[in-house]
Amino acid sequence: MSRGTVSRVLNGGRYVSTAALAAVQRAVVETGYVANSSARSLATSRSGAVAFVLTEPQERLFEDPNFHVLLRSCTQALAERDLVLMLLLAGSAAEHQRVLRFLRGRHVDGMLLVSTHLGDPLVAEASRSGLPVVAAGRPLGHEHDVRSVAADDRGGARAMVEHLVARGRRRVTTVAGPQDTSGGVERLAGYFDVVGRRARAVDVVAADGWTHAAGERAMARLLEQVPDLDAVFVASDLMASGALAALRRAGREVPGDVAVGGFDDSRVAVQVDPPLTTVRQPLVEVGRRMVDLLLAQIAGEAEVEPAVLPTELVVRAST
Amino acid sequence: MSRGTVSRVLNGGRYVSTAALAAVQRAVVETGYVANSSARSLATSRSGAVAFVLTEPQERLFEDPNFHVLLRSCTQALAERDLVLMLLLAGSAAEHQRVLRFLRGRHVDGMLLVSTHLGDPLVAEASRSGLPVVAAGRPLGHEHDVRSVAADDRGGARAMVEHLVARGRRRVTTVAGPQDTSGGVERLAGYFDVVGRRARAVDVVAADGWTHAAGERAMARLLEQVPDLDAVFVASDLMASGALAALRRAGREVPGDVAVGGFDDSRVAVQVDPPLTTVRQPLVEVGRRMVDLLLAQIAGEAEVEPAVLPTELVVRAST
DNA sequence: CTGAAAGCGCTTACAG
DNA sequence: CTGAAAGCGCTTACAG
Repeated sequence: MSRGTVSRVLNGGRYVSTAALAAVQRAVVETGYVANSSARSLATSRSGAVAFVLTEPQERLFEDPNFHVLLRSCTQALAERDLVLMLLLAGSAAEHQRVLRFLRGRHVDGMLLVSTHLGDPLVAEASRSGLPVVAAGRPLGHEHDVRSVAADDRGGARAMVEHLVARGRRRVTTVAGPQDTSGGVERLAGYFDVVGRRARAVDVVAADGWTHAAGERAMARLLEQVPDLDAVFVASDLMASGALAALRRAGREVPGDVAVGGFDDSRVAVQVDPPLTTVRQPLVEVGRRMVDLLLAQIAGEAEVEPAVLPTELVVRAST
Repeated sequence: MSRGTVSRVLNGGRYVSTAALAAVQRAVVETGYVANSSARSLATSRSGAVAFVLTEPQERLFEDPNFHVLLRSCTQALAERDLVLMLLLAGSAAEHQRVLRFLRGRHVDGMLLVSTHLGDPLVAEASRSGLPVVAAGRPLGHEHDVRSVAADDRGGARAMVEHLVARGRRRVTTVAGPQDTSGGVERLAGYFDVVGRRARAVDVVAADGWTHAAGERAMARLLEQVPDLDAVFVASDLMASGALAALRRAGREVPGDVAVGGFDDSRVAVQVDPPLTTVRQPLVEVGRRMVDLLLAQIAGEAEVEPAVLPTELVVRAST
């Protein structure tokens, strides 16, 4: 039996007689044969791998549970299609170069871009490279070059701020996320959607990172600027856990003195005291959709609209 | 100029004249040439990739910061050697099969095994496969087949329990980790090293997972069994955060009524209230060493002793 | 349906 | 030092 026939069986069994098919399948099971992946890649010019590129300084990967949910969700969605995920870190300039060389070496069939920042050169280069790319969250400045999947950040933020107002809070402030990310920008826009003309500059502090520590710092500053605040919408649960620490240190009761709303519904939301009212972001679904869009693009399907997935308000004890 | 010469330049520049070397290097820069990785892999029978295999049900990857530190550390150490990390999940039986097929397809040059459990069939199969393997933590039941890197769990636990005793605590109990993992077993052994003959069965509760929730449940049980306990060593920071929640619910002050010691010195240790006294585990170093050992094994170096890295007691407000 | 053959893009002894 | 050639292990038109 020829190599060709075996190969045809392994690749779907088209144009193979039932007898040959059965014989090959038996032999495969008996010998435990598995095709060499490099040879297959070379012949098909498909690597069977997808890059998961994290363009973020160290700090955040260590801290933010959101990344891990996304990472797992993408890994799993890819595995279901017999694809594998390669984890690439692109925090520093050197790592950056490595990533680019990697893409040029056709090491992967596509690229999942996570946590892009305004002005991030990797986004432009990825889009220029012609390699299929899908970003998590709209890549600021490249909204039209790069396909993306995101939660409805703005709508979610709006729901949260409306909730705080409905609870009878008078001075609703916000700890915004870094404004060089679409999540940071959109969630702040949602805040303004509700607060509207009443908004005062001092009611808003943008954190200098998505971390617990940055949330704590921003909250401390907000308390200085607006000592009589009675509510704060914090743009992520992790930052909100920092805000809770700052409030506790300032002797403010939550939710008695200050209502605190988060965003993400990540596991930290239920690990802090009191558990956070937050906005659920369907991150597992985001990961799956990213993989769907990427595969469609790899398969040659043209234009795909950016996907925006709905969020949901989750009320707990902090508001 | 022949393909062979170019290839020689790209692979170290041995046996190439200075002129040819310079010419090729210039051309490479100008054209942005990068060797096709599949072709190279096929020729060298090296994939340039290493599998990071997580044999753990979903829950834990989502929760435990330790994994992410290890994941990042390994990714980075590999990248420095121009290797890439493939993330494989092997929680379910189906994923399991996929991983094995993957290894047989020579998709990777080696395997980093994380979070192995007693009786985990993947460990045996990995060891049998002949592929270079390094495990994080001693793989129970395969201590001699599989190379490993671990922190000094037992010594660290001992230091913590000694610390609790030195603080004048009379009834030092422990929430142990699951006893099908080496970390769980070793840390409990360290507890017994100190408590020795005074140990009572009711003073020990093994959690049914390394999670916040499992820690909370175990602590609640411990409080029922030993209402007058005044100290508890919890085998991980994440579980300790759950224990703090249980203690708070039971109206016990920490450290006033009960001293709480954790293990890991992960970021949750400083995010909880009060910040945890804990045992620092050099996880970044563990990741680096795993990669070192794996590369040595890939390079054909024989027997390597299991590495055990020192831990350090970190005293904070919880004891 | 099946086999022989070309080709995927590299690396690496082998002569020279 | 350098080029020609074989070979890595697959897939896939192409005849038959």
